[in-house]
Amino acid sequence: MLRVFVEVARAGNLVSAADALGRAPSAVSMTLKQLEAHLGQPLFESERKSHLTALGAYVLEMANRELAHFDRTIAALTDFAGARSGEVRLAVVPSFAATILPNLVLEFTAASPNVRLDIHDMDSASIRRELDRERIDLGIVSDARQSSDVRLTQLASDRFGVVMRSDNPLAKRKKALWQALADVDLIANPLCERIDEPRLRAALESARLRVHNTTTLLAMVRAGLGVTVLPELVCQQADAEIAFRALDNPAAARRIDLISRARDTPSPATASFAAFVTERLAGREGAPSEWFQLT
Amino acid sequence: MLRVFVEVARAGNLVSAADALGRAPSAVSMTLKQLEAHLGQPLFESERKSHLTALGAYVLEMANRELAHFDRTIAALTDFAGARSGEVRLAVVPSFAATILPNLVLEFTAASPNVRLDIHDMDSASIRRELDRERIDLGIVSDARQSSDVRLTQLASDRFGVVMRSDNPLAKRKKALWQALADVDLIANPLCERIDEPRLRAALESARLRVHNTTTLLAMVRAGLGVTVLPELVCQQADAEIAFRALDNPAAARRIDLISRARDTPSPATASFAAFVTERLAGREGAPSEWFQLT
DNA sequence: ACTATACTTCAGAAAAATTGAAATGATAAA
DNA sequence: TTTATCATTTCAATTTTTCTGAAGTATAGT
Repeated sequence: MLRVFVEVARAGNLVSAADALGRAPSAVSMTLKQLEAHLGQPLFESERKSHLTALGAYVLEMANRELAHFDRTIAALTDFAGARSGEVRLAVVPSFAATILPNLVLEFTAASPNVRLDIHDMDSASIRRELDRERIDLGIVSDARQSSDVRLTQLASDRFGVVMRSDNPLAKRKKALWQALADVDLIANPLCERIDEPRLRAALESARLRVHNTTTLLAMVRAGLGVTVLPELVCQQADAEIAFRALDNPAAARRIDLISRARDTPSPATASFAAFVTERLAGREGAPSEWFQLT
Repeated sequence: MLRVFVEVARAGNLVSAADALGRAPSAVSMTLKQLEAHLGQPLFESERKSHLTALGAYVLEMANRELAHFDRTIAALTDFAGARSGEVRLAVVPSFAATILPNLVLEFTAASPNVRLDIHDMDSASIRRELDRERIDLGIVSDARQSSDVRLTQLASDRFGVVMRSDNPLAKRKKALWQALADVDLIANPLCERIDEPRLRAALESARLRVHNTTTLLAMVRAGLGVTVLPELVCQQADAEIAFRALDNPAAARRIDLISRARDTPSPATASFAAFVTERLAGREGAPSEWFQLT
């Protein structure tokens, strides 16, 4: 009703207003009559629909405001629903956050400029906790455990390999890397200790150094204190002085998973980001060295 | 649609929401489904309509705001149309403004507390000018000329009479007041000069004093410098020291008229005030001494 | 697994909006 | 002034939308 009135007031006559509204003049006339009946007063001075009454002027002003407000609300609603706006709270393990995430974010924000991404980086356990507490919407973790509380999608598998200084003889060796671990100074770290391989276990037993922080660990390697075993992604952060040789036969890898709360439906923006990340990364597990070279 | 959704979200289930909305549950279900189809996303977690999705929570918040805004707009519109709000710009001749108007305004504002009255007092010519310039909506003037530009309603007729000090012998005289004017010191004033009566004209010819301002004029009379001829209303402002005796045979009176622009429809508030004033005063022209004693 | 409750679906019914034709009314030209 | 033209309204019929009641399906609690 208000829309019809506003258009008639704008057009100054009923016929062109009806045309603009895509209705027959009689429909517009009746709607207008109805609005006047509701208000109990005429909106126009004469039958020819130029010249508003005082009431008409007032209603026009209010209706314009109201329609603008309404349209803005509906736009906000459909934007949110269409994941064109909203907020995604995301927590990511540092290795992923430093290597693959930036390009993903770049691409996503270009496509969805009104979606806010709130990114934290923390270890997998913290991410899981924050997810449960509903402080984040989405997590990217390594080796998440299946649970009824989380929805889980594998994004990639991240090969373990030997990490050494470039000038280390091992760097040229192609085969029997597992065996070689027995003959080097191995620096232990929490990430590699989850690998269930006897030769690595044995080597770790005799390791004299154990370092938690990745940056420190790589510094140790760079200083020539020994070699270590890490996922490829973690090494990506290092410079050319550091060499990585993937362990094979058997191959060892950790999974990188996207997790969200299974209980509730994610917001459209969250679902959209999750779908984007999954589509970009899933199904490339065998080739990590490919998928982290995102354009 | 939004109203239906908000009610379901509030009620937490579809059946009681349908009850509150006065619809069958199936109608509510379909409307809700329709809204979800528009948004392309579900609004509730499960089929049982408690627990909103992230989208649902967002829509609820926006819809609540929107509906409140809309309802306020409609209320403002109907209030304005029903003359329960709005503004009336009113200009009134001083004598009326000082005597009758206050009680009228008191009563009107009690009944319509949200109508703003913007009252100016000025002489009839200025009122007419301000009305033409659309700076006022309504005027109360004396002896307005009929014109196609103004709508005119006579509110009252204001008898002319002789104004003198209470101790003046004329104050006791009941008859032949016209003749008596020849034997007194008459102070001329613009108001009485419009009366077309030979005896008054003659008396005015020989008047030695002519005073424009009413307050000054009455001060002169109070000081005993003479008597004058004024409309009864003007005298009302004076104290007990001043006596008024209406002139009779022939009676002389000025009209008090309510005027508005004939061209445009007044705002509902203006129409309402005009109707109120007219109803309160019109049809009492013969008895001014009654009608200005409003309760 | 059962039962009660809540919701959905469906087809028909009711209500509302829309249309086109004809009538009315107002403005401008003759 | 009359006439002509154009805009608007009215009316009945039609289309579209919304609503209802019955039957069906799913869910939560027992």
